[in-house]
Amino acid sequence: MKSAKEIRESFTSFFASKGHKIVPSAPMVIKNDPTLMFTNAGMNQFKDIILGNATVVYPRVANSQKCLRVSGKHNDLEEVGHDTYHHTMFEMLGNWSFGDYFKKDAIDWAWEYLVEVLKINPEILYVTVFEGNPAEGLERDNEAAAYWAQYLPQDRIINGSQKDNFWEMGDTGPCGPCSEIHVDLRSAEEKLKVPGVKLVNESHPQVIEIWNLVFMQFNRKADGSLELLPAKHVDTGMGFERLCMAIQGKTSNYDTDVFQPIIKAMATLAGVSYGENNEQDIALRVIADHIRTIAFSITDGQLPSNAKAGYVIRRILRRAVRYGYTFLNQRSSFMHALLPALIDSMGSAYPELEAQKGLIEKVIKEEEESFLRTLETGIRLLDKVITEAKLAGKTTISGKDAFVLYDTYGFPLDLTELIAKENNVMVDVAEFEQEMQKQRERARNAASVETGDWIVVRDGESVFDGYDFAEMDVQLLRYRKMVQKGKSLYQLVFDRTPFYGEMGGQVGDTGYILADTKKIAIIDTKKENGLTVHITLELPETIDATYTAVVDVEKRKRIAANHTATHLLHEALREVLGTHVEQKGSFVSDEALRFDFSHYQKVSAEELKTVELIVNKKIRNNASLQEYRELPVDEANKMGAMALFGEKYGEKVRVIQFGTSVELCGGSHVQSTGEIGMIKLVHESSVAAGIRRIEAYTADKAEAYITAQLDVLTEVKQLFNNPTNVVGVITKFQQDTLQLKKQLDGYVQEYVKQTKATLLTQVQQINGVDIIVFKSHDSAEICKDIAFQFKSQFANIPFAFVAATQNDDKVSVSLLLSDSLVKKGLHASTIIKSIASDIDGSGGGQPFYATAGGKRASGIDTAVKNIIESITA
RNA sequence: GGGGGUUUAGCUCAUCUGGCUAGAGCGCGACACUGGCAGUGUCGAGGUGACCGGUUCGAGUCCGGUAAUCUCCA
Repeated sequence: MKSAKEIRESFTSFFASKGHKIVPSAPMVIKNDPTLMFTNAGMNQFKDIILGNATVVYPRVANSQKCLRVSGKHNDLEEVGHDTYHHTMFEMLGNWSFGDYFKKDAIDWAWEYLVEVLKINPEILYVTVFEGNPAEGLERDNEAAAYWAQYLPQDRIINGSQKDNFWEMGDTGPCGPCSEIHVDLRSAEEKLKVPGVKLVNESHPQVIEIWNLVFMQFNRKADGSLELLPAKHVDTGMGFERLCMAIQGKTSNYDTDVFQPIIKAMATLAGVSYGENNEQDIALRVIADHIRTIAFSITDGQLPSNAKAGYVIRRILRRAVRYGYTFLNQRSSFMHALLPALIDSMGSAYPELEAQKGLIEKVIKEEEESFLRTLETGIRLLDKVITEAKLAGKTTISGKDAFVLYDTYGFPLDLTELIAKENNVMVDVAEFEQEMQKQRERARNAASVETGDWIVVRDGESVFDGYDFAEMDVQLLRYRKMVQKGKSLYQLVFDRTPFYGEMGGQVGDTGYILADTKKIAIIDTKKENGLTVHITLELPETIDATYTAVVDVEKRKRIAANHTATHLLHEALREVLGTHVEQKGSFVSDEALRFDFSHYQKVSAEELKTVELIVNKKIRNNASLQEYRELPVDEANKMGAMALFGEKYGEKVRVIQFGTSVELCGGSHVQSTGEIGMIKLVHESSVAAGIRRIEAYTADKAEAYITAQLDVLTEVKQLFNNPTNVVGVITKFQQDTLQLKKQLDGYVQEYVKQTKATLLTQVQQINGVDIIVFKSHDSAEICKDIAFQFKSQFANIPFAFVAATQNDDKVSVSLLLSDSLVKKGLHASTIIKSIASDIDGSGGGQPFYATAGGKRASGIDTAVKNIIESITA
């Protein structure tokens, strides 16, 4: 029996023998395409070629591509584990022709590979072809059908609908008929009962599509019409896990050697056996699937986080933990322990797993533990909700409560339901769904961006020339209008441009274009599917004129200084901390630079100083830029260039060298390191488990930063009369202050004691109530202090304390009544409110103690008199 | 990008609609009890209530802003 590894290799070597260039899998996480977060099909990395934005390097290409379908159009996440064939991450085997061979070779080779190489019995294969659509003027794909007829009888060539057999990249763009190969894996007995031809495309788990051959021959225009493409392409994709299932004679993808080692490891860990209990099996499948996704995402540089792609990864990890928690009774972290099993089964095809093992384990463990804490908090809150519901005599907890738990505390609905059930209460799921819907609408409304059609002014390719020029004459190729939150923006594409589009962590250039005599500001530049898109607030008046495009050179220089400094920093970090330091992300703007890298602990102050010292030394060495454009990848590797994650397949790369620092990089750099002036590291922090972040300034920003810091120090020193040892002086000040505070506190207490003694000699007895009146300029705090001491002293006798204090033009009157008086029905707050007008103020408080504040000091005596009357009346 | 939550003692968290001088448990210190340990008891230290501003007689509590962090949606 062929192993998964052998099957993968047989595919690539077969297509290599047919003249295909075998390329590596692109990363699963996509950085420069706003429409897509993850690679969801093998063709993603060739999108630029298919859209005509890039030139064809190899007309025939094949590979095995890691794909993820967890968001957007293809979202299989909730299915995964419940059946035997859905996955979040899967491998797609594919071969491509870019304007080279078309239907005949694609069909012949697909057949040859399946039947001759893999020895699949041709009797169990079925194919589908596009049936045509007269409304679109499309005929049945008789061409493909004729080629299939060489191998298959007519009754196993099935017509398919436009939905199943006409592939479109999006609303507009390349499209065409496709032809799928299906395989019937059922037993002979089953086949007798129902013929396979009836089950094709009917979601039968054993009669499945394994290979889709797409023939791109049309271009869908914005008005919905189709035109023939000048260069036709072939794009094929075969699900690797399904193929393994077919070849290895299994009935489930999870029974192949792709997943079994992981399932076995998890089963052992949980003390269960796969295949004995349906719920446990689902959990085991979920975990086996998700650990692959998470581990590969991390190697591709995507860590779990609370936004965007990172958030998707976090959610997947949590889904796995949840299943383990509920069905396999896992109460502590377990996912990280499966990594060795994963490496066993996939490490040889994907060596990056082994290379980054430590990091992956650490990140996963940390995430798991944090989620288990979330669960604990959720359980506590839910207990409260359930108890309250029961006390109120309800048998259902509201969907709103369940939603708050989910939305605010991240506590999953299914766990809420489970725990509720254990407590004999129900959850109003319909209401939960309503709340969820509201949330979705809020987000959708906020994110709504209206994008107009591209309006093509002239044909041509867009060329980036910004490495050599900051200014040049350009012509408009196409433009479109966008409306975002009521603001209109325009996106312009030129035939050539000096503007750098945001990419690889470097922000886009700004500047302007000169149209006739009018300057139009370019407020940002972005990269979209390989095109440099310029963003403006208005359109030039004459669309077909020639403009002068001018980049803001000062800003560009600052960006370049920061970018080059980032390279030097990367190298210095590796020198100081070790070669496990690898870039995990970077952000370079004209303001500052930010560099994320793998490292297992906080970088000490000492290490940071050393790193800064080394970088500054490199800057002063003034190494000049050596730039190699269009360097073949293997030569770049020979130079020791540090390849970063996110590198897309491309035969020619750009290498940037400054002295010993060599990196693959498409960004802007200084001519020699001296231009950077200096670097100042200003912040070191953690972004995730095992990842540290350093923020730094260069050039004039660094100077300004240091100057500002020194200014503060100077100011501080002046405040202390320029001592030689400021720190010592301040420390002493702090100690003194603390001591003085205590001392003052003592004096206040002493004052309170004496004042109390004096006041006790002034007790007036009116109508059986002991009353003390205290007029002073003391603080409200002291009055309160005295009042509360009297309170405990005279709790059981009729007693009242009236304090009036005056500070500047503010007056405050407070009244304390003993418990005994309160019991009689007197209310301090009512009394104080009634006299507040005497001092032009207002007030309130509790029954036994209340205060009023005002501005008329002359009213104090009246106020006191009125209070006494109210008490003694 | 948009919503919601959180931020109070070293740690985990209370303090209902503004008003008992901001509390509890754990931890910490001292002392006492027990033959020792484990332990128990008593007393105590420890707080700019994230930060800035506002409303109010009075703000941890209300309002505005900032920051950090968690979480959901896209």
